[in-house]
Amino acid sequence: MFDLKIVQSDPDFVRQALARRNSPIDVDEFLRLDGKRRELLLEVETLKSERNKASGQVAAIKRQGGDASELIGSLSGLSERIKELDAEAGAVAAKVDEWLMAVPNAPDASVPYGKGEEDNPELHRRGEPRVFDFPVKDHVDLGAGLAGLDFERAARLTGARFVVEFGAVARLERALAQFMLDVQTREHGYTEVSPPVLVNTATMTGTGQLPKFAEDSFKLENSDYWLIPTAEVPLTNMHAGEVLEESALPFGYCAHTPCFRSEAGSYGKDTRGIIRQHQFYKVELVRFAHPDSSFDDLELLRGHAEAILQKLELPYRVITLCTGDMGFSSAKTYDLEVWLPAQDTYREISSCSNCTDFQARRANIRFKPAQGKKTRFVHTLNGSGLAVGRTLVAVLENYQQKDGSVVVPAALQPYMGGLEVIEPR
RNA sequence: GGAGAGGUAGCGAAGUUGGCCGUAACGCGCUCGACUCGAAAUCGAGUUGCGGGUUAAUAGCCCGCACGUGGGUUCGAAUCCCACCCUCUCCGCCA
Repeated sequence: MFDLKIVQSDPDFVRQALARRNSPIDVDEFLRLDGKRRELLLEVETLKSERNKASGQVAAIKRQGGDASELIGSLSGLSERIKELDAEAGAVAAKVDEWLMAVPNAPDASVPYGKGEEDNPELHRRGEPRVFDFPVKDHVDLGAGLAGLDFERAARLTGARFVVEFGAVARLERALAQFMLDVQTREHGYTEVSPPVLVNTATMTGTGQLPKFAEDSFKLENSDYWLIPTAEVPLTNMHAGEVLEESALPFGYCAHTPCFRSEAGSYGKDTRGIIRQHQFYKVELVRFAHPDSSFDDLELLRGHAEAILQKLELPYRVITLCTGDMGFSSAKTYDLEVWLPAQDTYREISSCSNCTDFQARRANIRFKPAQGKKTRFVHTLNGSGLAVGRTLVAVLENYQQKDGSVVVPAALQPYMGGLEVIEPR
Protein backbone atom coordinates (compact mmCIF):
# COMPACT_ATOMS: atom_id res chain seq x y z
CA MET A 1 0.00 0.00 0.00
CA PHE A 2 1.20 3.44 -0.87
CA ASP A 3 1.41 6.21 1.68
CA LEU A 4 -1.70 8.33 1.21
CA LYS A 5 0.43 11.45 1.50
CA ILE A 6 2.78 10.34 -1.28
CA VAL A 7 -0.07 9.85 -3.71
CA GLN A 8 -1.47 13.24 -2.76
CA SER A 9 1.80 15.15 -2.89
CA ASP A 10 3.59 13.34 -5.72
CA PRO A 11 1.04 11.75 -8.04
CA ASP A 12 3.58 11.71 -10.88
CA PHE A 13 5.78 9.33 -8.92
CA VAL A 14 2.84 6.96 -8.59
CA ARG A 15 1.88 7.38 -12.25
CA GLN A 16 5.43 6.44 -13.28
CA ALA A 17 5.50 3.46 -10.93
CA LEU A 18 2.23 2.20 -12.38
CA ALA A 19 3.42 2.83 -15.93
CA ARG A 20 6.56 0.76 -15.31
CA ARG A 21 4.30 -2.07 -14.21
CA ASN A 22 2.10 -1.62 -17.27
CA SER A 23 -0.80 -1.04 -14.89
CA PRO A 24 -3.98 0.67 -16.10
CA ILE A 25 -4.83 2.06 -12.65
CA ASP A 26 -5.86 5.72 -12.91
CA VAL A 27 -4.24 8.11 -10.44
CA ASP A 28 -6.62 10.91 -11.38
CA GLU A 29 -9.49 8.83 -10.07
CA PHE A 30 -7.75 8.76 -6.72
CA LEU A 31 -7.16 12.51 -6.73
CA ARG A 32 -10.84 13.10 -7.49
CA LEU A 33 -12.04 10.70 -4.78
CA ASP A 34 -9.56 11.95 -2.21
CA GLY A 35 -10.53 15.57 -2.89
CA LYS A 36 -14.16 14.65 -2.36
CA ARG A 37 -13.25 12.79 0.81
CA ARG A 38 -11.47 15.79 2.29
CA GLU A 39 -14.27 18.12 1.29
CA LEU A 40 -16.87 15.98 3.06
CA LEU A 41 -14.61 15.47 6.04
CA LEU A 42 -14.14 19.19 6.51
CA GLU A 43 -17.90 19.72 6.38
CA VAL A 44 -18.82 16.95 8.79
CA GLU A 45 -16.03 17.80 11.23
CA THR A 46 -17.16 21.42 11.34
CA LEU A 47 -20.64 20.26 12.29
CA LYS A 48 -19.26 17.87 14.88
CA SER A 49 -17.26 20.69 16.39
CA GLU A 50 -20.46 22.75 16.67
CA ARG A 51 -22.29 19.86 18.26
CA ASN A 52 -19.52 19.27 20.78
CA LYS A 53 -19.51 22.91 21.78
CA ALA A 54 -23.30 22.95 22.19
CA SER A 55 -23.25 19.73 24.21
CA GLY A 56 -20.75 21.32 26.52
CA GLN A 57 -23.12 24.26 26.96
CA VAL A 58 -25.99 21.91 27.78
CA ALA A 59 -23.85 20.28 30.41
CA ALA A 60 -22.94 23.67 31.88
CA ILE A 61 -26.57 24.79 32.01
CA LYS A 62 -27.72 21.56 33.65
CA ARG A 63 -24.93 21.64 36.18
CA GLN A 64 -26.21 25.05 37.28
CA GLY A 65 -29.74 23.69 37.44
CA GLY A 66 -30.96 25.64 34.40
CA ASP A 67 -33.33 24.61 31.62
CA ALA A 68 -31.52 23.53 28.46
CA SER A 69 -34.51 22.21 26.56
CA GLU A 70 -34.51 25.05 24.05
CA LEU A 71 -30.86 24.47 23.18
CA ILE A 72 -31.39 20.72 23.04
CA GLY A 73 -34.30 21.16 20.68
CA SER A 74 -32.21 23.22 18.32
CA LEU A 75 -29.65 20.44 18.11
CA SER A 76 -31.76 17.51 17.01
CA GLY A 77 -31.57 18.47 13.33
CA LEU A 78 -27.81 18.85 13.58
CA SER A 79 -27.31 15.25 14.59
CA GLU A 80 -29.43 14.06 11.69
CA ARG A 81 -27.31 16.02 9.27
CA ILE A 82 -24.09 14.72 10.82
CA LYS A 83 -25.28 11.14 10.49
CA GLU A 84 -26.06 11.64 6.80
CA LEU A 85 -22.76 13.33 6.06
CA ASP A 86 -20.85 10.76 8.07
CA ALA A 87 -22.29 7.98 5.96
CA GLU A 88 -21.48 9.85 2.77
CA ALA A 89 -17.93 10.63 3.89
CA GLY A 90 -17.47 7.04 5.00
CA ALA A 91 -18.54 5.73 1.61
CA VAL A 92 -16.07 7.96 -0.22
CA ALA A 93 -13.28 7.11 2.24
CA ALA A 94 -13.97 3.42 1.60
CA LYS A 95 -13.52 4.01 -2.13
CA VAL A 96 -10.24 5.83 -1.53
CA ASP A 97 -9.13 2.90 0.59
CA GLU A 98 -10.23 0.42 -2.03
CA TRP A 99 -8.19 2.28 -4.63
CA LEU A 100 -5.10 2.35 -2.41
CA MET A 101 -5.42 -1.35 -1.62
CA ALA A 102 -5.53 -2.22 -5.31
CA VAL A 103 -2.30 -0.40 -6.21
CA PRO A 104 0.81 -2.59 -6.46
CA ASN A 105 4.12 -1.70 -4.89
CA ALA A 106 6.45 0.63 -6.79
CA PRO A 107 9.30 -1.22 -8.53
CA ASP A 108 12.72 -0.29 -7.23
CA ALA A 109 14.80 1.85 -9.60
CA SER A 110 17.19 -1.07 -10.12
CA VAL A 111 14.44 -3.29 -11.56
CA PRO A 112 14.57 -3.53 -15.35
CA TYR A 113 11.51 -2.55 -17.30
CA GLY A 114 9.71 -5.35 -19.14
CA LYS A 115 6.36 -6.57 -20.38
CA GLY A 116 6.43 -10.09 -18.98
CA GLU A 117 8.54 -13.11 -18.10
CA GLU A 118 10.30 -13.07 -21.49
CA ASP A 119 11.99 -9.83 -20.39
CA ASN A 120 13.52 -11.15 -17.16
CA PRO A 121 17.33 -10.83 -17.34
CA GLU A 122 19.50 -13.62 -15.99
CA LEU A 123 21.73 -12.72 -13.06
CA HIS A 124 23.91 -15.83 -12.96
CA ARG A 125 24.07 -19.63 -13.32
CA ARG A 126 25.54 -22.14 -10.92
CA GLY A 127 26.33 -25.78 -11.64
CA GLU A 128 26.47 -27.64 -14.93
CA PRO A 129 23.43 -29.62 -16.06
CA ARG A 130 24.43 -33.26 -16.08
CA VAL A 131 24.83 -35.00 -19.42
CA PHE A 132 22.81 -38.25 -19.47
CA ASP A 133 23.87 -41.24 -21.57
CA PHE A 134 20.35 -42.70 -21.39
CA PRO A 135 16.87 -41.33 -22.05
CA VAL A 136 15.84 -39.32 -18.97
CA LYS A 137 12.55 -39.98 -17.22
CA ASP A 138 10.48 -37.26 -15.65
CA HIS A 139 9.62 -37.33 -11.96
CA VAL A 140 6.20 -38.87 -12.65
CA ASP A 141 7.67 -41.95 -14.28
CA LEU A 142 10.50 -42.14 -11.76
CA GLY A 143 8.02 -41.78 -8.91
CA ALA A 144 5.88 -44.58 -10.35
CA GLY A 145 8.90 -46.84 -10.70
CA LEU A 146 9.87 -46.20 -7.09
CA ALA A 147 6.25 -46.77 -6.02
CA GLY A 148 6.52 -43.34 -4.43
CA LEU A 149 4.12 -41.04 -6.26
CA ASP A 150 0.46 -41.91 -6.77
CA PHE A 151 -1.78 -39.47 -8.60
CA GLU A 152 -4.72 -41.80 -9.18
CA ARG A 153 -5.36 -42.42 -5.51
CA ALA A 154 -4.92 -38.71 -4.76
CA ALA A 155 -7.55 -37.92 -7.39
CA ARG A 156 -9.87 -40.44 -5.76
CA LEU A 157 -9.28 -39.02 -2.29
CA THR A 158 -9.52 -35.40 -3.29
CA GLY A 159 -9.24 -34.43 -6.96
CA ALA A 160 -6.87 -33.14 -9.57
CA ARG A 161 -3.61 -31.46 -8.58
CA PHE A 162 -3.02 -33.60 -5.49
CA VAL A 163 -0.59 -36.43 -4.87
CA VAL A 164 -0.01 -39.27 -2.43
CA GLU A 165 3.59 -40.08 -1.59
CA PHE A 166 4.82 -43.40 -0.27
CA GLY A 167 7.89 -44.94 1.27
CA ALA A 168 11.34 -43.60 0.47
CA VAL A 169 9.94 -40.79 -1.68
CA ALA A 170 7.73 -39.56 1.18
CA ARG A 171 10.74 -39.78 3.43
CA LEU A 172 12.88 -37.94 0.90
CA GLU A 173 10.47 -35.03 0.98
CA ARG A 174 10.55 -35.00 4.77
CA ALA A 175 14.35 -35.17 4.64
CA LEU A 176 14.44 -32.17 2.32
CA ALA A 177 12.29 -30.13 4.69
CA GLN A 178 14.40 -31.06 7.73
CA PHE A 179 17.58 -30.29 5.85
CA MET A 180 16.32 -26.88 4.73
CA LEU A 181 15.13 -25.93 8.21
CA ASP A 182 18.45 -26.98 9.73
CA VAL A 183 20.49 -24.95 7.26
CA GLN A 184 18.35 -21.83 7.63
CA THR A 185 18.21 -21.95 11.43
CA ARG A 186 21.76 -23.13 12.17
CA GLU A 187 23.74 -21.41 9.43
CA HIS A 188 21.66 -18.34 8.57
CA GLY A 189 20.24 -17.32 11.92
CA TYR A 190 16.54 -17.75 11.26
CA THR A 191 14.19 -18.51 14.13
CA GLU A 192 12.07 -21.55 13.42
CA VAL A 193 8.34 -20.91 13.62
CA SER A 194 5.37 -23.23 13.40
CA PRO A 195 2.50 -20.87 12.57
CA PRO A 196 -1.21 -21.43 11.95
CA VAL A 197 -1.93 -22.41 8.37
CA LEU A 198 -5.42 -20.95 8.69
CA VAL A 199 -5.49 -17.17 8.95
CA ASN A 200 -8.16 -14.48 9.02
CA THR A 201 -9.02 -11.87 6.43
CA ALA A 202 -7.03 -9.10 8.13
CA THR A 203 -3.90 -11.25 7.97
CA MET A 204 -4.41 -12.07 4.30
CA THR A 205 -4.89 -8.36 3.63
CA GLY A 206 -1.71 -7.40 5.48
CA THR A 207 0.56 -9.19 3.03
CA GLY A 208 -1.44 -8.22 -0.06
CA GLN A 209 -3.27 -11.46 -0.93
CA LEU A 210 -6.53 -9.62 -0.27
CA PRO A 211 -8.66 -7.93 -1.35
CA LYS A 212 -7.43 -8.29 -4.93
CA PHE A 213 -6.50 -11.96 -5.20
CA ALA A 214 -9.25 -13.74 -3.30
CA GLU A 215 -9.83 -16.20 -6.14
CA ASP A 216 -6.25 -17.52 -5.79
CA SER A 217 -6.80 -18.80 -2.27
CA PHE A 218 -9.08 -21.26 -0.51
CA LYS A 219 -11.53 -19.98 2.08
CA LEU A 220 -13.30 -22.14 4.62
CA GLU A 221 -17.06 -22.04 4.60
CA ASN A 222 -18.92 -20.42 7.48
CA SER A 223 -15.84 -18.75 8.86
CA ASP A 224 -13.38 -15.94 8.30
CA TYR A 225 -10.53 -18.42 7.84
CA TRP A 226 -8.34 -18.79 4.76
CA LEU A 227 -5.82 -21.53 3.98
CA ILE A 228 -2.44 -19.88 3.63
CA PRO A 229 -0.99 -19.80 0.10
CA THR A 230 2.46 -19.38 1.68
CA ALA A 231 3.90 -19.07 5.19
CA GLU A 232 4.88 -15.53 4.20
CA VAL A 233 1.35 -14.62 5.28
CA PRO A 234 1.45 -15.70 8.95
CA LEU A 235 5.18 -14.99 9.36
CA THR A 236 5.05 -11.43 8.04
CA ASN A 237 1.87 -10.64 9.95
CA MET A 238 3.44 -12.04 13.13
CA HIS A 239 4.24 -8.49 14.25
CA ALA A 240 1.18 -6.72 12.84
CA GLY A 241 0.31 -3.67 14.90
CA GLU A 242 3.56 -3.82 16.84
CA VAL A 243 6.34 -1.30 17.37
CA LEU A 244 9.64 -3.18 17.19
CA GLU A 245 13.00 -2.28 18.69
CA GLU A 246 15.35 -0.77 16.14
CA SER A 247 18.23 -2.70 17.67
CA ALA A 248 16.41 -5.96 16.90
CA LEU A 249 16.53 -5.36 13.12
CA PRO A 250 17.17 -7.20 10.95
CA PHE A 251 15.86 -10.60 12.03
CA GLY A 252 14.25 -13.53 10.29
CA TYR A 253 11.76 -16.34 10.69
CA CYS A 254 11.59 -19.60 8.81
CA ALA A 255 8.75 -22.06 8.74
CA HIS A 256 7.93 -25.37 7.13
CA THR A 257 4.24 -25.38 6.25
CA PRO A 258 1.79 -26.72 3.74
CA CYS A 259 0.66 -24.09 1.22
CA PHE A 260 -2.69 -24.07 -0.51
CA ARG A 261 -3.41 -22.44 -3.85
CA SER A 262 -6.49 -22.61 -5.99
CA GLU A 263 -4.39 -22.13 -9.16
CA ALA A 264 -7.34 -20.36 -10.74
CA GLY A 265 -6.48 -19.42 -14.29
CA SER A 266 -3.77 -22.04 -14.70
CA TYR A 267 -6.00 -24.75 -16.17
CA GLY A 268 -4.07 -26.91 -18.54
CA LYS A 269 -0.72 -25.66 -17.24
CA ASP A 270 1.69 -28.11 -15.60
CA THR A 271 -1.06 -30.68 -15.31
CA ARG A 272 1.45 -33.54 -15.21
CA GLY A 273 3.26 -34.28 -11.96
CA ILE A 274 3.69 -32.31 -8.79
CA ILE A 275 5.02 -29.05 -10.22
CA ARG A 276 1.73 -27.26 -9.69
CA GLN A 277 -0.40 -28.66 -6.87
CA HIS A 278 -3.26 -27.29 -4.79
CA GLN A 279 -1.30 -28.34 -1.70
CA PHE A 280 2.46 -28.40 -1.32
CA TYR A 281 5.14 -27.94 1.33
CA LYS A 282 7.45 -25.01 1.45
CA VAL A 283 10.17 -23.79 3.79
CA GLU A 284 9.66 -20.06 3.85
CA LEU A 285 12.04 -17.31 4.93
CA VAL A 286 10.80 -13.93 6.12
CA ARG A 287 13.00 -11.03 7.18
CA PHE A 288 12.15 -7.83 9.02
CA ALA A 289 14.69 -5.25 7.90
CA HIS A 290 15.70 -1.68 8.55
CA PRO A 291 14.41 0.50 5.70
CA ASP A 292 17.86 1.99 5.12
CA SER A 293 19.44 -1.38 4.35
CA SER A 294 16.67 -3.69 3.17
CA PHE A 295 18.11 -4.19 -0.30
CA ASP A 296 21.27 -5.59 1.28
CA ASP A 297 18.96 -7.96 3.10
CA LEU A 298 17.44 -9.03 -0.21
CA GLU A 299 20.89 -10.08 -1.44
CA LEU A 300 21.44 -12.00 1.80
CA LEU A 301 18.07 -13.68 1.55
CA ARG A 302 18.73 -14.75 -2.02
CA GLY A 303 22.04 -16.23 -0.86
CA HIS A 304 20.24 -18.18 1.88
CA ALA A 305 17.92 -19.73 -0.68
CA GLU A 306 20.77 -20.39 -3.12
CA ALA A 307 22.73 -22.16 -0.39
CA ILE A 308 20.19 -24.99 -0.37
CA LEU A 309 20.57 -25.60 -4.12
CA GLN A 310 24.34 -25.46 -3.81
CA LYS A 311 24.42 -27.96 -0.95
CA LEU A 312 22.13 -30.27 -2.89
CA GLU A 313 24.40 -29.79 -5.92
CA LEU A 314 21.51 -28.93 -8.17
CA PRO A 315 22.20 -26.75 -11.24
CA TYR A 316 20.26 -23.52 -11.17
CA ARG A 317 20.10 -19.98 -12.40
CA VAL A 318 18.89 -16.72 -10.90
CA ILE A 319 16.82 -14.19 -12.79
CA THR A 320 15.73 -10.69 -11.86
CA LEU A 321 12.03 -10.23 -12.43
CA CYS A 322 11.29 -7.28 -14.70
CA THR A 323 8.68 -4.68 -13.77
CA GLY A 324 6.00 -6.47 -15.76
CA ASP A 325 6.47 -9.84 -14.05
CA MET A 326 6.79 -8.87 -10.39
CA GLY A 327 4.26 -9.78 -7.75
CA PHE A 328 1.81 -7.28 -6.33
CA SER A 329 3.58 -6.53 -3.04
CA SER A 330 7.17 -6.62 -4.26
CA ALA A 331 9.55 -3.78 -5.06
CA LYS A 332 12.23 -6.17 -6.34
CA THR A 333 12.23 -9.91 -6.87
CA TYR A 334 14.78 -12.57 -7.77
CA ASP A 335 13.57 -15.96 -8.95
CA LEU A 336 15.72 -19.04 -8.45
CA GLU A 337 15.18 -21.61 -11.18
CA VAL A 338 16.40 -25.18 -10.87
CA TRP A 339 17.40 -27.34 -13.82
CA LEU A 340 14.88 -30.04 -14.67
CA PRO A 341 16.43 -32.45 -17.20
CA ALA A 342 13.13 -34.00 -18.25
CA GLN A 343 11.76 -30.58 -19.18
CA ASP A 344 15.16 -29.53 -20.55
CA THR A 345 14.75 -26.18 -18.86
CA TYR A 346 15.02 -24.20 -15.63
CA ARG A 347 11.90 -24.00 -13.45
CA GLU A 348 11.10 -21.64 -10.59
CA ILE A 349 11.87 -23.09 -7.18
CA SER A 350 12.15 -19.92 -5.10
CA SER A 351 11.08 -16.32 -5.32
CA CYS A 352 12.87 -13.77 -3.12
CA SER A 353 11.29 -10.35 -2.72
CA ASN A 354 11.81 -7.10 -0.93
CA CYS A 355 8.35 -5.72 -0.24
CA THR A 356 9.83 -2.54 1.29
CA ASP A 357 7.21 -0.80 3.45
CA PHE A 358 4.28 -2.00 1.31
CA GLN A 359 3.20 -4.84 3.62
CA ALA A 360 4.42 -3.12 6.77
CA ARG A 361 2.07 -0.23 6.08
CA ARG A 362 -0.88 -2.56 5.50
CA ALA A 363 -0.08 -4.63 8.56
CA ASN A 364 1.13 -1.64 10.58
CA ILE A 365 4.54 -3.01 11.54
CA ARG A 366 6.80 -0.22 12.77
CA PHE A 367 9.92 0.46 14.76
CA LYS A 368 11.05 3.32 16.93
CA PRO A 369 14.29 4.85 15.64
CA ALA A 370 16.89 5.70 18.27
CA GLN A 371 17.29 9.08 16.61
CA GLY A 372 14.11 11.07 16.13
CA LYS A 373 10.75 10.41 17.66
CA LYS A 374 8.59 9.37 14.73
CA THR A 375 8.02 5.64 14.33
CA ARG A 376 8.86 4.28 10.89
CA PHE A 377 7.62 1.28 8.97
CA VAL A 378 9.98 -1.68 8.76
CA HIS A 379 10.73 -3.35 5.45
CA THR A 380 9.59 -6.93 4.98
CA LEU A 381 11.21 -9.53 2.75
CA ASN A 382 10.28 -13.06 1.93
CA GLY A 383 11.64 -15.94 -0.07
CA SER A 384 11.24 -19.66 -0.40
CA GLY A 385 14.09 -21.59 0.99
CA LEU A 386 12.87 -23.67 -0.88
CA ALA A 387 9.65 -25.04 -2.34
CA VAL A 388 9.95 -28.59 -1.04
CA GLY A 389 7.81 -30.36 -3.64
CA ARG A 390 9.65 -28.84 -6.55
CA THR A 391 12.97 -29.61 -4.88
CA LEU A 392 11.83 -33.22 -4.68
CA VAL A 393 11.17 -33.15 -8.42
CA ALA A 394 14.61 -31.69 -9.04
CA VAL A 395 16.36 -34.32 -6.89
CA LEU A 396 14.49 -37.20 -8.51
CA GLU A 397 15.19 -36.01 -12.04
CA ASN A 398 18.77 -34.81 -11.61
CA TYR A 399 19.91 -37.80 -9.53
CA GLN A 400 18.21 -40.52 -11.59
CA GLN A 401 20.15 -43.51 -12.92
CA LYS A 402 19.61 -45.65 -15.98
CA ASP A 403 17.81 -48.40 -14.02
CA GLY A 404 15.27 -45.94 -12.61
CA SER A 405 16.93 -45.71 -9.21
CA VAL A 406 17.70 -42.35 -7.63
CA VAL A 407 20.89 -41.45 -5.80
CA VAL A 408 20.31 -39.64 -2.53
CA PRO A 409 22.30 -36.37 -2.52
CA ALA A 410 25.13 -36.51 0.02
CA ALA A 411 23.65 -33.65 2.04
CA LEU A 412 20.42 -35.61 2.51
CA GLN A 413 21.85 -39.00 3.39
CA PRO A 414 22.05 -38.23 7.15
CA TYR A 415 18.35 -37.43 6.98
CA MET A 416 17.62 -40.71 5.20
CA GLY A 417 19.21 -42.98 7.76
CA GLY A 418 22.31 -43.25 5.59
CA LEU A 419 20.39 -44.49 2.54
CA GLU A 420 22.46 -43.83 -0.60
CA VAL A 421 20.19 -44.99 -3.38
CA ILE A 422 16.43 -45.30 -3.67
CA GLU A 423 15.79 -48.46 -5.67
CA PRO A 424 12.82 -49.16 -7.95
CA ARG A 425 10.34 -51.75 -6.67
C1' G B 1 -20.98 -25.96 23.55
C1' G B 2 -22.66 -24.16 28.96
C1' A B 3 -21.68 -20.76 33.39
C1' G B 4 -18.89 -16.70 35.25
C1' A B 5 -15.05 -12.67 35.06
C1' G B 6 -12.62 -9.36 31.99
C1' G B 7 -10.67 -6.19 27.34
C1' U B 8 -9.01 1.68 29.04
C1' A B 9 -1.57 4.68 27.03
C1' G B 10 4.73 0.53 26.58
C1' C B 11 2.93 -2.32 31.30
C1' G B 12 -0.34 -2.45 35.77
C1' A B 13 -4.62 0.05 37.08
C1' A B 14 -8.77 3.96 38.46
C1' G B 15 -13.17 5.68 36.18
C1' U B 16 -20.32 2.15 35.48
C1' U B 17 -26.98 6.75 39.30
C1' G B 18 -24.67 9.30 30.97
C1' G B 19 -22.20 15.74 30.90
C1' C B 20 -14.79 20.16 31.84
C1' C B 21 -12.68 12.00 32.08
C1' G B 22 -9.17 10.78 27.56
C1' U B 23 -3.60 15.86 25.76
C1' A B 24 -6.96 9.43 30.71
C1' A B 25 -6.11 9.82 38.35
C1' C B 26 -2.36 6.75 40.69
C1' G B 27 1.93 3.35 40.17
C1' C B 28 5.84 1.23 37.03
C1' G B 29 8.76 1.89 32.71
C1' C B 30 11.06 5.29 29.27
C1' U B 31 13.29 10.43 27.81
C1' C B 32 15.37 15.08 29.34
C1' G B 33 17.03 18.21 33.35
C1' A B 34 18.78 19.27 38.62
C1' C B 35 21.88 17.22 42.51
C1' U B 36 26.82 14.12 42.09
C1' C B 37 33.71 13.14 40.52
C1' G B 38 30.29 9.41 38.49
C1' A B 39 26.22 6.39 39.78
C1' A B 40 22.16 5.00 42.95
C1' A B 41 18.52 7.37 45.67
C1' U B 42 15.82 11.90 45.53
C1' C B 43 13.48 16.20 43.14
C1' G B 44 11.41 18.60 38.57
C1' A B 45 9.54 18.32 33.56
C1' G B 46 8.01 15.37 29.51
C1' U B 47 6.00 10.74 27.29
C1' U B 48 -0.83 7.70 22.37
C1' G B 49 -2.08 7.09 17.49
C1' C B 50 -4.64 8.31 13.04
C1' G B 51 -7.19 11.86 9.97
C1' G B 52 -8.52 17.08 8.47
C1' G B 53 -7.43 22.51 8.30
C1' U B 54 -3.57 26.28 8.27
C1' U B 55 1.71 26.41 6.64
C1' A B 56 7.50 26.21 2.92
C1' A B 57 7.25 22.52 6.87
C1' U B 58 6.88 15.39 8.20
C1' A B 59 7.61 22.86 13.15
C1' G B 60 3.69 25.22 15.80
C1' C B 61 -1.49 26.14 16.33
C1' C B 62 -6.84 24.77 15.58
C1' C B 63 -10.47 20.81 14.73
C1' G B 64 -12.25 15.67 14.40
C1' C B 65 -11.93 10.40 15.61
C1' A B 66 -10.32 6.26 18.69
C1' C B 67 -11.85 3.16 25.96
C1' G B 68 -11.83 -4.98 22.06
C1' U B 69 -14.95 -4.60 17.01
C1' G B 70 -19.51 -3.07 14.68
C1' G B 71 -24.32 -1.09 15.35
C1' G B 72 -28.27 1.41 18.43
C1' U B 73 -30.55 5.00 22.15
C1' U B 74 -29.42 10.37 23.34
C1' C B 75 -28.42 17.25 22.47
C1' G B 76 -24.30 14.30 24.67
C1' A B 77 -21.90 7.30 25.71
C1' A B 78 -15.76 4.33 28.58
C1' U B 79 -20.57 4.55 31.27
C1' C B 80 -27.19 2.38 28.86
C1' C B 81 -29.02 -1.46 24.86
C1' C B 82 -27.93 -5.30 20.79
C1' A B 83 -24.57 -8.43 17.95
C1' C B 84 -19.79 -10.28 17.31
C1' C B 85 -14.30 -11.11 18.52
C1' C B 86 -10.51 -12.18 22.01
C1' U B 87 -8.40 -13.45 27.07
C1' C B 88 -8.93 -15.92 31.91
C1' U B 89 -11.55 -19.54 35.50
C1' C B 90 -14.85 -23.72 36.00
C1' C B 91 -17.91 -27.57 33.52
C1' G B 92 -18.88 -30.62 29.15
C1' C B 93 -16.72 -32.77 24.74
C1' C B 94 -12.25 -34.10 22.34
C1' A B 95 -6.64 -35.49 19.11
